[in-house]
Parts: sequence; structure tokens; C-alpha cells
Amino acid sequence: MRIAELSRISGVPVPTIKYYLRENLLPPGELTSPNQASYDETHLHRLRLIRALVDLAQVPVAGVKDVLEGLDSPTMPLHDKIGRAHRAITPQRQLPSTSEAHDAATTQVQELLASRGWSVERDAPALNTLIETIAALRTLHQDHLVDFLDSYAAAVESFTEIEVAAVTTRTSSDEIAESVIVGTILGETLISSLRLLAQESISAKRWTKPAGN
Amino acid sequence: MRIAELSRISGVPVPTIKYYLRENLLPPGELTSPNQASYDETHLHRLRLIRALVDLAQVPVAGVKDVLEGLDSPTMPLHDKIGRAHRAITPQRQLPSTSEAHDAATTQVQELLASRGWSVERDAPALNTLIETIAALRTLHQDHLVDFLDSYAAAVESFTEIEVAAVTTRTSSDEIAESVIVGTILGETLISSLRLLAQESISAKRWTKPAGN
DNA sequence: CGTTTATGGATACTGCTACTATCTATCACG
DNA sequence: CGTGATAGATAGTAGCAGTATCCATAAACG
Repeated sequence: MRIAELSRISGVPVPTIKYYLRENLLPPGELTSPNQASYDETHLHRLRLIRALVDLAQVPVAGVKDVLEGLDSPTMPLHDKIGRAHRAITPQRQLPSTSEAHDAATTQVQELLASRGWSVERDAPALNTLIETIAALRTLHQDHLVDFLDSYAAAVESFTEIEVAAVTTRTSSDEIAESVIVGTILGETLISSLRLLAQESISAKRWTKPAGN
Repeated sequence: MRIAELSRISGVPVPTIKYYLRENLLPPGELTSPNQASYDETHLHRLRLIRALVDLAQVPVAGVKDVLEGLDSPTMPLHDKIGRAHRAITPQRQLPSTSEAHDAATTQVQELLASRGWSVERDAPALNTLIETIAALRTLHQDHLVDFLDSYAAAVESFTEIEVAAVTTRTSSDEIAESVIVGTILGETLISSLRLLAQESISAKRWTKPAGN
């Protein structure tokens, strides 16, 4: 198919497709002549993947590029591909000169990892975010959430087990990487939406009738 | 305290504080003379809240403004304040002309809500995101995650119960609104980080040794 | 009491991201 | 053969989140 059809089916404007081609998010079509290329199902699929990551999961284009480079690599270990996905959805934060709250949070996180038996690299992108978030919650006098950290972690673990189980049902090793990455990134969007819906439902029941400010 | 000290303690540059003042994210200090104002603990706290939402939770400044306006309103029902928080973290998406996948996803979500007994407004911001995400997952041939939607929802419900329990331990109705909003927004960051850590740990165990790419 | 430094308020400018628009030289198609 | 689409290159745009500059004061210091 030509670019116009690709655009029509995917709903992505032609100039945007050209932009993705320029940025190497999308591999070039097969040139049939100096100014004619033909695109196929793989391009359509890739384009849909890009839009899902950008629109739904709010991943910046540069991050999508990293993720896709990982997916396209035949030699990169899956664990490293996952690392790219994680980095794509956890913005790099500059470390803020160890404060008191920061140190306390670091300790708590270390304890949590130990008690749960989670082993992660010390420069895992999410580690910093978790520490900063806990420190922020404490500084904002919202310790109550932090007190339940362990329950949260337990519930989260059940998520991840579900996910791993889901992924391992797909045995084709070609597909498993994309499955994991999409699951990681879009799964986050999915869970987040579910959480907000659950919250709205509970909030409606609890705080619309008794006018509790 | 003066602006320089506010800046020093919070780590936020003076020009940025001025920017937040301009945008009415931060209430003006008390003027002691035409060009001198003094700020207090409430300004510091508000500033920290802004930074947490902006830096940690990636909420756009305009969204933070909405959320804070809600928090500052003495008359707005809590449920509406929560609505503002939800809108702040779910970017408005333009609906993409009902497609086949979209319709199927809509049906599935309706069934989920019914089976879980969740009652939400039909224009809840998260509803659309959930539907779009499910549609995208199916279009990308990643149905496996969607198949576990109910398990996800169950686990998510346990989150929210934890949260509600945590919040209700704080009875001061003045504080409850901020608690809920901060819990909603930073809680998302917290859960997301935990999930990534759990995933990394599992991924390390599963896919670094057997080179399973 | 004069000089240096900081401040409030207003306006302008910047860097970054994610596109859009335009242009040119083909090329396909009726 | 003429109309319209296309690849590829270059330039321009809108929105966001700050930064920078300026001015007229006011505080702090010697």
C-alpha cells in the first residue's frame, strides 16, 4: 500500500508518518522507484504501536524510539529490552542532594526490597522515583499512604504475577518481547485507568451523599 | 521569610517561584511594603506540593492549577475535587470515530463495571482511556492482558480499599481533601514505581540466566 | 547616610517537543 | 500528456515550562 492508504487506515496524518520515518520510528517502505515506496502490514502494526505508546501511554517520541530499537534488535537480551521500556516511562530525575527525608525513604525502600525478596539493580529507574515519592509524601505529611507500602507492594506483586502468567502463555519467542514491552507500558495505562474508575465509584458512594466537604 | 529563603529551602529557583505566583499556583505573600512580601509555612508546603505533582507525577502546570483551585475551594464537594484530580492526570483524548475494536472494548468495559458493581459517570475521564487501551491492546494482538482484566480489576480494588482505609484514619475534614488528592495522584506514581520494580526483579530472575530472547 | 543587594511586578525571551507546511523532482495513472 | 500523489529535504509552528531582563523601590550594611 502507499502512504495515503497507510494514513487512511491508521488515522495518522501523512506528514506525521513522514515525521516518524525521519525519526526512524518507522522503517522506510520498500522503494519501487525513487519516489514511490510501498508499505505493508508490518508498517501498519508498527504505526499502531507508536500511536498507542505516544497517545495512550504518554511516552515521549524519543522514548518510543529507544523502545523500538530494543524490540528490533535480534541480539539484545529481553531483560535489557525491558530496561529500555522502563526508562522510557520513568523520566530521568536529577538527584536532589541527599536530604533527611530522602535518606529515610531510601532506607525504607531497601527494607521493602529485602522483605519482599525483590532484587533490582541500584540504578533501576523506578528506584529513584519510588524513593522521591515516599520522601515527598512524608514531607507533605501524608505518611498514611507510606504506612501501607507493604500492602501496596503485595497487591502489585499479584499484578505482575498475572502478567508473567499471561505472557508465558505465548510461547513464540519472537512475540514474547513485544508482548512484555507492550504489557509493561500499556499495562500501566490499563491499571491506572482501572484504579481511577474504582476510586470514582467508591468516592461517589462515600462522598456525594453525606456532603463531607 | 522572603522569597530567597523560600527558594533556598524548597530548592525551587526564584524565577520559577515568581512564575508560579503569576500563574496563581501559589498565593501571593503578604505585602509589607510595595515591593516586599513575606511568605510562611503554608507557601512552603504549597510549593512542595506543586513540585511533587509536577516533577514526580508529571502533571502539567495547568492541571496542577485546577487541582489546587479545587483544594482551595471551601464549598466544592470532595467528589468534585477528586474529579479535578482525575482530569489532571488523564489527558483529554479526542474520540476516534467508533471503530470495531472500540465498540467491542466499550462493551467489555460496561460488563466489567457491571460485574464489579462499579458505578461511574459515563463521561469519567478514565473510562475513555480504559476503552482506548483495551482496543489498542486487541488491535496489537495482545489480547492476553485483556483476558485478565477481571483479575486486574480485583487487585486494583484492593488498592483502593487500602487507600480509603488509610484516608479515613485522618478524620480532620480540612486535611481529608488534600489527603485524597495527593493519595490519588502521588499514589499512582507510587504504584507505578512498585510495579516496575517487581517486574524488574522477576525479569532478572527469569530472563537473564536462560537467555530467553 | 550612602551604597550595595534583594524584591515585586511586568514584559520579553528561550529551549524543547511534536508535529506541520512547503518545496522540488520525479512518477503513476487515466 | 496532464493531473495528482510521492519521497526526501528543509523550514516553520504551537504549546509548554520556565528564564531573563528591567524598573522602581526597599532592606541591609558599613
